Amino acid sequence: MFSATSVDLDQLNPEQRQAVEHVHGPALVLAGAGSGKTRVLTTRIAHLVLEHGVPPDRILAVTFTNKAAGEMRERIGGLLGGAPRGMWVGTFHALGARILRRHAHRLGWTNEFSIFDAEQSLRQVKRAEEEVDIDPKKWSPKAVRSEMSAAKNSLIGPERFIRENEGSFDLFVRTVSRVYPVYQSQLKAQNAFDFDDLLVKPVELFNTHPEILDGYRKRFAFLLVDEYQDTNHAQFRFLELLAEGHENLMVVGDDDQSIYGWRGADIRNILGFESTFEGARVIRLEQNYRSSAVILNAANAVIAQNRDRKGKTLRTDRDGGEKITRVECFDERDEARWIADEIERRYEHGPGLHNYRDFAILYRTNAQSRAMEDAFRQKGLPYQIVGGVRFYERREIQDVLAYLRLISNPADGDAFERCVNTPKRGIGATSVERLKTFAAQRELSLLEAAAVATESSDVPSGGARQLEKFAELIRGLSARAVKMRVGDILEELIDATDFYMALRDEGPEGDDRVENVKELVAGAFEFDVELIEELEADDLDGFSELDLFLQRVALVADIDRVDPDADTVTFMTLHNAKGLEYPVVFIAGLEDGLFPLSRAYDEPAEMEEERRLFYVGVTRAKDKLFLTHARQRRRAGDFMFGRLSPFAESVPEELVDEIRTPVLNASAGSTPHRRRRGERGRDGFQTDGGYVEVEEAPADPDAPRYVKGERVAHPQFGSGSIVEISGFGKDTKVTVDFDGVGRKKLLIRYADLEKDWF
DNA sequence: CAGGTCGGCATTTTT
DNA sequence: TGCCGACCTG
Repeated sequence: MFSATSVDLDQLNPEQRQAVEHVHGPALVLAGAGSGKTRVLTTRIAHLVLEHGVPPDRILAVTFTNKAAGEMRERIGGLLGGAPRGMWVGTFHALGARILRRHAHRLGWTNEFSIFDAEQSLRQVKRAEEEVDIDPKKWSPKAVRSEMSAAKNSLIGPERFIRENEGSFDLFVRTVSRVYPVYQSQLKAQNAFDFDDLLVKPVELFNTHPEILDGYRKRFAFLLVDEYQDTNHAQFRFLELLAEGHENLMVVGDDDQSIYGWRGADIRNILGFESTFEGARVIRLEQNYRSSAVILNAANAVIAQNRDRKGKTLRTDRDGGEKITRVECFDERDEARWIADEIERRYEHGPGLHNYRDFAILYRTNAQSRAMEDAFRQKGLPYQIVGGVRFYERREIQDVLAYLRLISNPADGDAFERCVNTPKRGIGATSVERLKTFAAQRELSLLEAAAVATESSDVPSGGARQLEKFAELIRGLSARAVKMRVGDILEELIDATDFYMALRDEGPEGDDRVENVKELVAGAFEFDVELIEELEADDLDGFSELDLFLQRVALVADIDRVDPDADTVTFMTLHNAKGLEYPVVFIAGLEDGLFPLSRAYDEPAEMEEERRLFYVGVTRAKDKLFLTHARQRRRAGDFMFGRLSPFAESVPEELVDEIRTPVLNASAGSTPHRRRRGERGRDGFQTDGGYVEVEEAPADPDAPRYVKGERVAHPQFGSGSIVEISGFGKDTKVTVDFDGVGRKKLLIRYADLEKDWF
């Protein structure tokens, strides 16, 4: 069956070998950065299959990204000498979707369900608010959504949420109580799940249908989970249910790399694993095979400052290495240009042989990619950006996808509203509004109502005829979609709607948009092929290719789209860099307030998470690390001035060389707040020399610092407590919940706030 | 109904 | 600074 008959364990160190040879019962592998955990996971699976005769289809492995899932499958295939057919590998979301496809009808959905991404779900929250007469301007759908999401991640459904907050005086929570159940039932009416549901609903399914749970328990005799430190409560519960009985659960993670607390990841899952799963074996991988001693020592020193950790120290056999270079820059453009120059220098002259793909630039916020992009484009250096404006979130892509969603799932009202008048076909807002009322009266979906729109006396007759034509178009495609390749469906609908023409009519960017859609079509044709390679016939379970395509599209992450073969420099956020490694790494924007973000100062736990994020960044580097920071940075049209980040300062001095960019060295005295000609600062004035001298240095370090939860008093609104703090420096804003008055968002420098101790 | 303009607003990280 | 949404006009 497999061309390999055994697994070679000679290359493993003793701890790795222990993990690989572990068979039954719970195990926690604490795997430091670069300690070869992917190798351990893949080798263990091959070992289970070859040495213990476990059929691959009895194994379930959870990875953090789809890309990691693909790589894992491939590597196991290599070790076995044949594809591990029937093994389930994927992200929690993808696995959840796969389970739901098979049993959706048990929960009242059908298996053509749509998956609402963040944007769609946000629109839905807005509709839900309107449904219960809540003003979206007063209660931002974003905030409501994030509260609901937090509840879902903790497996708190609408009923429990309402029950737990009954009688609460917090208006916000009461608002969410009203919206949550409506939002949820509107999703169901549209046969849709949001991202969180993909984790929550499988758990619900297991709880309400023990026989289904039992089936999966029996099927999956071995469970493996990567990046366990980033799991939330729903994911924990999912695993716990599946593992019950055999408890053959191996989790691999690193508490020092937990960086998703803000989206519900619960670090207690990993810290408390041993007490949850009694008798769990704990294996620590502390030998690092990635980084130079210099880089590793820096990383160890940085993370040692965190209190809330299990504690470990990474070792390496490599000694020495190039020192870390800390670069002081004038502003973000100087920073970007300097990095581009440095990469060019190293690419051309070494040391060592380099390709562009050996370099990565990491930053805290996506907005920082812009300056980098400008600099690289100017120099003509090849780069790819992970994240930012996502491909699948582009307007034209979303428009086309809305058609596909509607074709696949006719109940999808969000998709209907999106494409009913795209391209423009004379169905305006009034027609759609009236159609909605009509649909509600007859208890029809929007698409069903559209098909008989002329029967309504309220829908304007011109619009009604167009609506019927539109419904006919969708119906025609729907009927044949099951038998068609996704690429062909796309081509047909693009043709039928004159989609490209409509885009070109939009003007100069129209051509780019056409190119993007063409890329989507090409991707669809490729998908047909991949599907056959990756999934076996029995795993398709009779789902249409269209459903699976839409599922894939909804769940691809930016990082899944990076082309590892392209010889380009990679730009990405530190979050996206997790799990990757590069010979040369630049961490940019190391200024206090940007990294760590100023808001982290409110909460020690948040500060520790920022530090872990920095640790993740440092440990991505194999041979050479640069830390860059700018004296001033333009952010949202304003200047901000940052001191050096405390993170950069926490790297032991003897490991660091400090330099300044030529721009700074040239301006001899290098006054910190001098700007060049033409760059007007708002606190500056024009001098004879053509320079702008800054009068006032930025944030006043002695300004009172406000903390979340603190009580304050305002001359007009009276007393209240701070619920949120945003922005920084001059633009620091606070949201205060004033007693009896409600929430107000205020700019601190104007608000005239006083601390109120009573 | 469609297209344009103006003002307000936010701006952390993502499956 | 740039985007989105609301509003106004043709």
